[in-house]
Amino acid sequence: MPTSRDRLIDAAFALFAEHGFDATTVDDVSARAGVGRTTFFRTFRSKEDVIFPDHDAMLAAVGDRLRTATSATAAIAVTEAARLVLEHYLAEGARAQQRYRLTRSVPALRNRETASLQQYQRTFRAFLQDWMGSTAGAELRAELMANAVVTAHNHVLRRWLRENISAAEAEKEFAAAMSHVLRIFADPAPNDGETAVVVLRTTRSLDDLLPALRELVDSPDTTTDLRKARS
Amino acid sequence: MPTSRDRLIDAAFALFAEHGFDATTVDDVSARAGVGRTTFFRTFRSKEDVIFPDHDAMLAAVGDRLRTATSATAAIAVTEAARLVLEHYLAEGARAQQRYRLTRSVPALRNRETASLQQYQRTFRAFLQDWMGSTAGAELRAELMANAVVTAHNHVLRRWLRENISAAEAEKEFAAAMSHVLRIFADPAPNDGETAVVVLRTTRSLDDLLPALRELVDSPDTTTDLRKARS
DNA sequence: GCTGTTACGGTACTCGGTACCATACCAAGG
DNA sequence: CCTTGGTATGGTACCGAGTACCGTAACAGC
Repeated sequence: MPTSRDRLIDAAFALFAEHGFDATTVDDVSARAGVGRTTFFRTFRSKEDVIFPDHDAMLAAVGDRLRTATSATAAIAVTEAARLVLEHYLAEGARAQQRYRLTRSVPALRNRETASLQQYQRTFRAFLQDWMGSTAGAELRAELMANAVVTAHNHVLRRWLRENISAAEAEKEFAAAMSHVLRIFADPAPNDGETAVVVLRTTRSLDDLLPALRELVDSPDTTTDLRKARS
Repeated sequence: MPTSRDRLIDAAFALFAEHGFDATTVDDVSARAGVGRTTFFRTFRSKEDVIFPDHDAMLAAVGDRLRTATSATAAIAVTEAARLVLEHYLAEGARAQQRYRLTRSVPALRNRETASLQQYQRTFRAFLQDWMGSTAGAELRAELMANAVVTAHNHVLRRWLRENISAAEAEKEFAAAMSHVLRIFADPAPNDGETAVVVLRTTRSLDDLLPALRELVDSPDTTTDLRKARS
């Protein structure tokens, strides 16, 4: 016999799909699961929580994965931590898609999910802040990157949930999206001896720009930006 | 005599500060405002909403500002739309800080606020998607940028709410943060006749890279990325 | 057989939120 | 002046989520 927790989850998904979230009471779910109402609220903090039964575990898993990394292995750790969540959803299959249908149509559930995303972002941000140090603007960069990681993950996940792509394609798109994010937030400050990062966008030809480029590359100030090369 | 709406807002902020959000009932707020409970729920959709009385108006203002722009003026429009929100909070003064204290300590209010942020993100994303077109990956880039704009705004706003910085400093940091975000998401795909965007990070010298650079610039495929220049 | 722990069910209560009805006010028009 | 209709308001009744508390059955170890 499955645990009362599992029976509650099954009952909830079945009833929410059949009659809708709002039209289903906690009493209905409890009755269908064959348990008392008290047991429901002992098992789940709220009626919404029963839809996200593995959230706490996933959040902890992400934290655990990130904890094993240092600033040197940050990029891999962030990618794998996010992949952990993706793989979990892919493994859930139809249930994840049913949840998606619910979160799209019921405002209360949508808000609940964005609250979950916020928790993921907080987790990523805490580690990224730690790894990025406390230089000026590092906090903002860490927050932006944490946000981007979660957003990229969710973007790909939603494409799978909408059945735009297969699970295999989702994994490929996830890898591409994550490497895109990592490239965007790659530390732009080169170390000693490296050529400076140069970003160009101009109608002038390359030959035309070469003198300014040489000056930039040879300059000790590696943070000089495009605008200084314009004059 | 102020409108019942204003009296309800004042009463709510006062009572929430005095007894806390959870310990204050809607009846308490209504009684203090001298109106009936029915009027409260006619004026605000929920008990939480009374804390964010201007949210709908701000969201509409952001949408209006973005609607006046085209893809050519997108950068300015996005910055100014976000600045609209920042200025509103700065003008609110102490009330904004009181709200911040509440959202930090009451989970229900925190979630409510993240839901508001999500709405801002949706608004920005819709316009950015429109402006960025439907090329591969544009949807992801639009979503990343929309979220980055909101995150950057909120990062600076929180620094002011925590009284880390003054209002004048907040406006300066906001400008810096927004230009940082815009630089990160600057369109890397040049239009016809422009030299391609080039991003370099290497230990090789510029002379060493020049042949590959020329090839990139002359190539009709303007999306060719750095890795292709490596071989 | 006794006892402490754990899981569970039932009851009663608070309070947010909705539906519905009644009323007071006010403006337009006859 | 009276009527009519819209608008803002208050009151009452109700639903259902969430909490507090109590009682009890199952089950472990001693």
